[in-house]
Amino acid sequence: MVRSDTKPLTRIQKQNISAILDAALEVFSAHGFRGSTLDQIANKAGLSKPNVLYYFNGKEAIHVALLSDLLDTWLDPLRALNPNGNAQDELLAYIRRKLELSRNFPRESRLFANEIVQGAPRIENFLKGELRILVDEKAAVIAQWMDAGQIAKVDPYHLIFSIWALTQHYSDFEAQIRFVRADNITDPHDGAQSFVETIFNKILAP
Amino acid sequence: MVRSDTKPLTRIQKQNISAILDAALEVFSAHGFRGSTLDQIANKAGLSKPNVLYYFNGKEAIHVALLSDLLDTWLDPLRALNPNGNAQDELLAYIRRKLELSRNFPRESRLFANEIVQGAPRIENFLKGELRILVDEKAAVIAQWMDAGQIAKVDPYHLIFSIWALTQHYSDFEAQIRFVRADNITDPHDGAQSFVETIFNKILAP
DNA sequence: AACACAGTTGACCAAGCAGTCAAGTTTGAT
DNA sequence: ATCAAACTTGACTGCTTGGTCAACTGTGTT
Repeated sequence: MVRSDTKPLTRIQKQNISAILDAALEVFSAHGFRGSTLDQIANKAGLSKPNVLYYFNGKEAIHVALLSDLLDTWLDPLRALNPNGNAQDELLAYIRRKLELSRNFPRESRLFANEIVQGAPRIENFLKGELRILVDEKAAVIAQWMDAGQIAKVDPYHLIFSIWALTQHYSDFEAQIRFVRADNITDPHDGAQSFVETIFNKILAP
Repeated sequence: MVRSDTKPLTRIQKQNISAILDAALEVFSAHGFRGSTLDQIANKAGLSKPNVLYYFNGKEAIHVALLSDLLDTWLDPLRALNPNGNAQDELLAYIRRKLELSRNFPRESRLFANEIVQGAPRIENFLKGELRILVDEKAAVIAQWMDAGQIAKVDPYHLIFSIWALTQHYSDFEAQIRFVRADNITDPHDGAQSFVETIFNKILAP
């Protein structure tokens, strides 16, 4: 396997590794870890199976690589919540960032969703560690905003959960929305943006 | 395989079929269809693998049986929405029924979520058929309530989606909530009930 | 041109898995 | 007690799949 810890990657390495990761994201997010095969990934990446294994130590290693990439950026929107900003503006901006992420990276979102629905065995440490620390910190910020009367008082944790639920629903459960609204002309994501902003305006109004 | 279309089931049949379905629900909801094995199911049911296959035509047949049972009851809460009732009361009662379902039947909820996240290949017809008809019907009812000024005007479809998202989040993404709130004393479902009711009161207030 | 190393793959292996079957045991109606 | 049908299972089969390996080809540096 290509060892990334020592020397810079060659042109071919960069190209193939990214082809593999992209193919794997496609496959894993659509079928889950166990539902995906190396052949599917190799096929989609345009490589042979042994060649895929030349770049990654195994199926699990590909999955881990994808998840680490993902988790790293998944926190950004919440991290950007500025304690010194205006409460309502900050929260709505957070919601907008989350919606955009879910709209622009539905495969990543579903990869994550697959993990969580099945009990998050592979990302337990991330959830209990980094994520939890960040959520605690931001929940405290939100609670302060509430105490200061800037926004309505609700449980800050449940508020965060509800933002996650509503924003990710449109990518994670896209199939359901698509089939239920088969004929509808407008992209469900468009409606989502204005709907979600509207209801959070109501929820947060002091 | 036991043929259910002709004669009543024996005591042993009833008992074993229900043991198999319960075990399968446990396994499928935790690992997805492809992630589950007949051995796991047989084991959990306390039967041998061939014996499981004596009662069901195959892995797929068990899964189908579970889903049909599930889909049948999944529509009930929405179906019970009474067009002649008070808008706010009816919608809050619907939300409460959904929350209860998600709290009392988390495995069923996750089984469903697993299907949807992976593109709903096995329940496409249900979504495009029964569910869609029911949703269209109830969305029209909600739109009438809005026109009559009983509740605030928002997109009825997105309103329904948001109810689904928020109520199912607590069972489908339970792992995330559990790990993020590791030390918290209160059952997240308790907080959920009052939180979700509060925010929908705000959303629906005319 | 030559050479070392990067990249590639067909053929293969072992494990896991859904599903079969023939031969057994249990159940319950008479 | 008898017997047919219901129930059960150890041993097996064939296929899928993750992973290996030895041999081959391509690349770029001198």
